[in-house]
Amino acid sequence: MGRHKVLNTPAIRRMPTYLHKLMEMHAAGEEYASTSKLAEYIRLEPIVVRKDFELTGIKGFPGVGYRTGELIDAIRRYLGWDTAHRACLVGAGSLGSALLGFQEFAEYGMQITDVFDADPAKVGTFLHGYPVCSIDEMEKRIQENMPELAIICVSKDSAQEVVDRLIACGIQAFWSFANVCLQVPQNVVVQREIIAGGYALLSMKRKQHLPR
Amino acid sequence: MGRHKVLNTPAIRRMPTYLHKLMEMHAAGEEYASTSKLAEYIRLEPIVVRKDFELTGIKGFPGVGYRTGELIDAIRRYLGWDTAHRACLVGAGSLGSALLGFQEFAEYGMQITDVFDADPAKVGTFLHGYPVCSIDEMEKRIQENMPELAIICVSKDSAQEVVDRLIACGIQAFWSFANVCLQVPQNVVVQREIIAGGYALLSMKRKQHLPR
DNA sequence: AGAGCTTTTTACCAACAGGAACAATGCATC
DNA sequence: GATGCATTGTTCCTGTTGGTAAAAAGCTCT
Repeated sequence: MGRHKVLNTPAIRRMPTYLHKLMEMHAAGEEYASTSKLAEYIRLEPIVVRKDFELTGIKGFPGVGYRTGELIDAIRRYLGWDTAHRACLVGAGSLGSALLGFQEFAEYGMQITDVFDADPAKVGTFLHGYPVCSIDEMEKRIQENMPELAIICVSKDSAQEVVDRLIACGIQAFWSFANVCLQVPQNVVVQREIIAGGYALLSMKRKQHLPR
Repeated sequence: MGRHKVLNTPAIRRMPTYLHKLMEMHAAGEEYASTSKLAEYIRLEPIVVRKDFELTGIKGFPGVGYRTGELIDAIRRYLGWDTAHRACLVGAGSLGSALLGFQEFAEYGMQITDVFDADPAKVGTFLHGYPVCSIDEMEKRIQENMPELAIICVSKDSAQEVVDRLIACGIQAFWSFANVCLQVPQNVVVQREIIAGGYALLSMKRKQHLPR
């Protein structure tokens, strides 16, 4: 894998799903959650869910399940989502707009400090309540607000340049939706989302399971 | 895993990345591609890339690499992207708009037949050239155009209902961006995208690699 | 109180993905 | 033509992940 290998990657990817469902259950007043029920909902083996929960260090109650509230806290702590993280978003296109519209991010402890775009027509407008700033002010505003990470929603052609500028500002973590592999120094962490990857999987699922 | 287990999942997820880069190289006139160069760009081990390519059944040339054109065809064939696939998209919000804007999908053999939305204000407008239809016409238009799959970009609250209706129309494959686990019968394939999963991974990468 | 059911816990196992080592191949250069 | 370099192909190994089985724990209902 890349330079930043992470253990239990599949489990970590599943965590937000657990978290979301658990928060729904918690809000509905359900005090306990069992891995069997959760597994049935998410459609995987109960043991997998149990092992995932074990990673967070929480203990369950045999015959009953896990305390919903405690479990939520444990997952959040495990992911580091129990403290707020400041992020800026670059590229106020439809994808950027979609991300800003996710209410879940607030639940996950993410706090948007700035939204930047290069298009003068967009600068000054608001997106889901966030003011869009010119990318020319990027360096200045980042020094003021000091976000810990940047969400990259610009086109693949400008992504590398934008990232270089952000690295120069001291940003060391990137969540990129651009269709390029960003070249960054050792100390910088990148998570690249490959939208088409999911479609590739769907195509293969269809190929393997429909014609039987 | 779910009911539709697929072998070589990680490799399949990487395929679109190879494909995209290779098409760039091909367009630039590069006739051969070596796994070492590709691996360096994508930042993984060359052997992984070679093994991935092996899955597609292609043969390379020692000392030179793989023929770019052949490799592109092989990957496309492997994913089933060498033939066109019709898809409809439900939910013309910012996320739906972002997806419709991906030119890559055309490259990947996806062809959008219809775009549906429940909001009367959106019906009749155009999104990246696609006319937005009322969700009331969904059943009728799907019977006419017979898409093979549906892309779900509606809110998590209406996703299940929309999917139920689509299944009744005969759709057997879903690519869902809604934050719920869809409950579907055995013969229906679902690929669920979990946006927050990537952020969870980024959080853990930061946790593990920054404070060393 | 006791039987039965559900669930966690623990230990163990199987399968897969990632990676190392080495042989084989073919181009380029001298 | 021979040597060196870059790359693929092959074999084997290791660590991770997913999954099984059995034991322990606790609730519920009779």
